[in-house]
Formats: sequence, C-alpha cells, structure tokens
Amino acid sequence: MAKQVKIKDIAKMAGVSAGTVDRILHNRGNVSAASREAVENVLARTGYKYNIHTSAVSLKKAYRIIIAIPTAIKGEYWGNIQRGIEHAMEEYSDVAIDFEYAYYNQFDIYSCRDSFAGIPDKNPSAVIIGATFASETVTLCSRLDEKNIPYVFVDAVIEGTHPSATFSSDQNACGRIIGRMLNLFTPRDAELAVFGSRRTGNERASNSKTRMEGLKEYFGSLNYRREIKESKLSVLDPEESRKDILDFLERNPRVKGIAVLNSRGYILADILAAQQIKDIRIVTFDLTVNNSRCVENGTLSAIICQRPELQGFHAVKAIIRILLYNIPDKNIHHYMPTDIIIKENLPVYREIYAE
Amino acid sequence: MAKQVKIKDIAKMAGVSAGTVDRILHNRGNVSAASREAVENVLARTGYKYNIHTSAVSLKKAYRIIIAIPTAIKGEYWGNIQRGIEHAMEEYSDVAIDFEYAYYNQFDIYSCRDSFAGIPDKNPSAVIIGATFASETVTLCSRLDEKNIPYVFVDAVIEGTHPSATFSSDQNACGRIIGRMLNLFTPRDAELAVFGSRRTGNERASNSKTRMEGLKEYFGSLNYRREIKESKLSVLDPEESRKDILDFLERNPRVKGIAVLNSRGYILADILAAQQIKDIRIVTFDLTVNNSRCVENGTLSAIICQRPELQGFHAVKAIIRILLYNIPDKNIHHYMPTDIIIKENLPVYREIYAE
DNA sequence: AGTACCTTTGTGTACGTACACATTCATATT
DNA sequence: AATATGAATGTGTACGTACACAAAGGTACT
Repeated sequence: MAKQVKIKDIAKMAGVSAGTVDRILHNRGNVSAASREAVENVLARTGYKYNIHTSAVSLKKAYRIIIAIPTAIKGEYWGNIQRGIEHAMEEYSDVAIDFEYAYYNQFDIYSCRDSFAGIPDKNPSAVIIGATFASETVTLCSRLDEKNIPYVFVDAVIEGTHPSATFSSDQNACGRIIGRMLNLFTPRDAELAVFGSRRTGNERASNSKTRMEGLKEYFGSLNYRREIKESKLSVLDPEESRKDILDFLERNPRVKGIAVLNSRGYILADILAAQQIKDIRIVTFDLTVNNSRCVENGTLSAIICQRPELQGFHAVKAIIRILLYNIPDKNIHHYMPTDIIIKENLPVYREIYAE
Repeated sequence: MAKQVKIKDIAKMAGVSAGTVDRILHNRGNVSAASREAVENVLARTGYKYNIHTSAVSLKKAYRIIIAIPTAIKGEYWGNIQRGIEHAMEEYSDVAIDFEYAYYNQFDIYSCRDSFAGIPDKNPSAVIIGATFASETVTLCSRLDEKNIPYVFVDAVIEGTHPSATFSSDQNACGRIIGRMLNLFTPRDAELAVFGSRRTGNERASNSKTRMEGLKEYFGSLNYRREIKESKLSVLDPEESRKDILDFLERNPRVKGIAVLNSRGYILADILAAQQIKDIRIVTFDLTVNNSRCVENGTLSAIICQRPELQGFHAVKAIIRILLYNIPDKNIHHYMPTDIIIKENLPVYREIYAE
C-alpha cells in the first residue's frame, strides 16, 4: 500500500500552510484562486485520503440528524430500517452526532404533516426521510432545499425532490420476482390472485402499484393467458379483511395462489390456516416477525425481502460521508438486493437480523 | 446517549494512573492484584468503551495478517471472498495493518502443503484461512496454536482446530435449499439428478457432500418416491465433462432437472445450450461471472449464493476486534445468509457486488 | 545497612486532523 | 500618506489513546 500523504505534506508541496489546505478540503472559503489551484493540483496528483480516525478525533462540531419515518415497530418493516440506522450509529458513536427521531403515523396524513412541519425549524445537519405521503414530503424537501440541509430517502423516492442519495428496492423488479415465485409455487392449471393495498394516495401504496406493474409484466412475458384476479386487503381493520378474504375465495374457488403486495401476507395466511384451507400458496413482502412465523409453520410459501436494515445503515453512512467528508454521492439511487426467503433459508437470515 | 467515560476517568475513580488502566485493558501484565481488581470494578460499573478512533490514531504496532486461501480469480468464488477482505482492509487503511496473501492451488495438495508450511515462521499477528485440504489445515493450525497466533476460517471449518471465529454457510441448509429450488423449477413427473464433485479428500468436496445430505433430507421429507440420479462433474477437464454429461443424459433421457452442487453449473448449462437442449432446468451454487451470465440468458434457473464477500469482510473485522481491542468472539461460528438468485433479482445483487 | 534486581506505578509525548485565533496582505477611502 | 476594512493565510492547541520511559516500591542477598 502506498504511504499515506498527510495534510502537512500537501501544504508543503503546494507551498501553502496546513490551514489553507484544510479550508479547501472543507469548503470553508477565504482562499485565493491561486492557492486553491495549487492545492487541488497536489491533491489530485497525490490522491490524498482523509484519515477518518484522526478526523473523527478532532471533530468539534456536533451534528444533528433527524430521522423522519413512520413509527417503527420492532420486528416490522420500519423497525428493521431503524435497526440498520442504529447499527450505523453505533459504528459512529465516537463522532459527535446526535440522532433524533420524528415519527409519524403512516396511515394518518395529518400526523405526517404535523411531524414534518417542525423539522426545518430545528435546523438539523441532515435528515433521513422515510416517505409515505407525496405532497407532504415535497413540502418538507423544498424547505430543506431552501436551507441547504441535505436529506436522503429510504424505502422510496418522491418525485420533485433533490435528495443527496436514495436507498430502496427496485419495486418493479420486486413485482416481477413475486410474480415468478407465485408461478413457481402453484400448479400450472391453478388460478392466481393478487392482493394490493386498500389505501391509496400514499407512497407505500404507490410501491404496491409499481409492484403490481412488475408482476403483470412478468406474467405478460410468459404469455400467461388466464386472468389474474385482483383484490384489496385492508391494513387497518382485521375483521373487515377477514370478511373480504373469505368472500373473495368463495367467489373464486379455483384460486390456488395469492401474492400479497404489501407486508400483510401473514394476515391472509393466518385466516386460511384458521379455516383449515391448506391448498392455497401465499407469497408476500418483508421479513417481519409475523411473516417469518408463517414461513416457519408453512402457511406462507415465500417472502420477498428488501433489506430494510441495509437501507437504514447505508442512509446513515451516506449522510456521514456528506457531512464529515464533504463527499457527494455519485450514484444517487442505490438499489438494495431483493432476497427470496423460504423455509429453508429463513434461519440464516434470522441469525444476521439478530445481530 | 450516556456520556463516554475515558481512561483518565477510570484511573481517577480506581485511584490509579492511566498507565495502569491501559495495562489492564491490553493485558500487558505488571499489575498488582489489588490494582487490577479496583480497575476492573470500575470498568464493569461504568461500561467503558474504547474510542476506536483515538485508539487507531495512537496505535504504534504494525500488525501483519496472512490470508491463506486458494488462488483468487476475479469474479469467481475465492475472488469474491478476497473482494470482501479488501473492502474491509480499505475501511481500516488508517490502521497499521499489513496484509499478505498466501495463495495455493485448490486442486493440488502439494501446493497447499508448500504454501502453508511457511506461514508460522513468518510470525503473523493473525491468519485468515480458506481451507481445502483437511490434514494440511490441521497441521498449520496446530503450529499456530503453539505460537498463540489467532486464526479465523472462511468458507468451511476443519475439525480438530481452534479458530477464533468461522464465517461460512450452513451447507446442509444449502443442500435443502437447492433441493427445494430444483423441485420447484421442474414438472412433478420429471426425473431429477444431482451432480457432485469428482475430487474427494478435500474440504470443498466435503462441502459438496454435506450439501448432498441436505438435498436428500429435503426430498426425504417430501416422501419423494423416485430415485434421484447421481453423477460427478470433473472440474479440471472440460472435454471429459462434456462426454460424461452427454453420456449421462443419453442413459437418463427422462431427467429434466439437475442440481450441480459446486459452482460449475455454468459448464453444464453451456453444454446443454450448445446441444440445443432446452427443457432441462439447472440450479447451482455461487454467483460467479459465468453462472451470472447463464442466469441472465436463461440457461441456468437459479443460483444459491453464500455471500463470499461478507465472509471475507467479517473475517477481517473479527481479526481486528481480536488484535486491536482484545475482544474474543462469543459466537464462534457465524453463518452467512444463503441467497436465492434468479433472473429477476440478479441485477440488484450485481449492483452491490460492483461496489 | 547497602546493593542489586525485579515488580509495579506514574508521566509525557506522538499520532493527524479540525478549528479558533492571530497575523499578514491587498485594496479602498479619507 | 495614513488609516480602515476585509480577505487570505499561518499558527497553535485539543481530541483520547498507546506506548516508551522514568520513577518508586519491594524483596533478597551480601
């Protein structure tokens, strides 16, 4: 490995002082064009790299990051995102960074509005946003843009915003994947169905919409002739779901495979198990405790997982790169791998999650 | 977050000097029983945590880690393990650690013996071992044990050794997973086959053996009646493989699904493609460039992937924890998640790999 | 009691960066 | 020419740990 060049070396080579180099590295201004050029030449030539350790040691400023996401329940999707965030926080526990959560109810647009409204006034160093409601998010982001506060998205991107980075899944691919798994798990002559989200107007539902497109693309590419039945699953009212589902199955007795495009596949699985219905295969999204339980007992055939912890983890790392090292992200949109989890590989995924 | 306690604070509280605390933290000896007890009490009470940054900054000693693995070819299994190792190295490039590779030919026991023989004399701080040949590995490890040199395994564990940690897949689970995928991808009435490794006596082949057991367990649990044909695939001689395969298929014309228990599924896929045979589904292990290509063009149905980069990455991290922070691993055997990769989720896995 | 030797303990410095503060320089204004 | 002003630049210190070195204490022996 080549010997590391230090700031003092750079300064000597460029014929300036270490302070000037520091000002250039951190965009602190008050540098003449001549000095800037001289230093940047040396920088490019030597390939200077920060020493993150000494950098962290001498860091004075206290950064504050606000994490604006739906209420994170342990073992569910947002809970796992938060786990990734906290994991990264631990890695940087020796740096002066404060974290503050601004939760909102993902099913209540007013709660989101309230929560988001207060964020810019707190003048955070950066914000991690888990977006659900498009227009509220755009409002927040434009206020952050005005104040030059960087923000990154997890889970989904919202049009009309300017995030420093985004960490999510390719939802269209997710749809194609769940379509393929549904097809694999069911006999050729069976009818199939897809359950989307009842609620509309929010972004998670829009994820569900994009997945639906992907799923149809997959079956389209197969020249799959038969119609795929569609229905909605109420997220909020379990009793309503129950009736809807049983009603749907009565009307469509030949349906033997169902894809649930949100993370509520376990609700369907539990209802079918209670009714002793055993010949219907179900695939769904997100490795939550409930879905995990159903894969284990065989009532769910597969889970498509978007690596929520990795999203949260990378979001924090991206922000730290921006704040501490002033490194802009070249690759703004990062797609996480989409895992396929079945009974046989569930335990090893669980072990990692438990760490 | 609770305010961090510093070494000087500990010293004051225990009524000793910072030097004594340091000696206890690093097991440097020359400490009276009384001091030790006093400090350890305070340590336990306050929950002292190293500041990795300042620690790294002032670290004088140069550690040397030897990485003893089969020759790593870019884009193949060991190449990906090395990628993970190098990724971790970058994260620690500000710490005084030297890395040295000791490659060997995984198909040549003498090359392994030669390579391993020189390692203990170099007095490395620690060794990462990718084991292939059992007895050579035991010999190396016992010499390292004598010298109190810690070592960790990647890919596989060898009996009769005392590693500080191991990072691998659950090979039995891998076998069950590939069995399930094989079953999913093929029609119910098709005959199935499994191709193992021709070579025996080495550990990678023993991985293949364990996978075979897992696969049979899976089909056993199904009460799968028909026999599963078995054959071997020569890794070294392509022409021999070709003949063997075509011969096998002629003798077993009803076989419509084949599981290849090592990473050479692409060889089979390419041969069948060349023969215009399109109705045989193949599943195999490891996301190598060749397997990846075949999944993309549809000649391979699925790849089971053991996260080689994660293995390498964690191996380095584990060693650094041991060397720098003297933290023994409580959970000696770490299983990596086992990914199922099909055409639809291949691109997002690739993106991560490209980073 | 004096000496030698070993164990235990304390002290001081270096690591490379961030940032506050001091200083110099250039330009405009009176 | 003298002064004020603001930009540009240089200097010095703190961060918390690791480790070298110095100092003190204890024991055994002559």
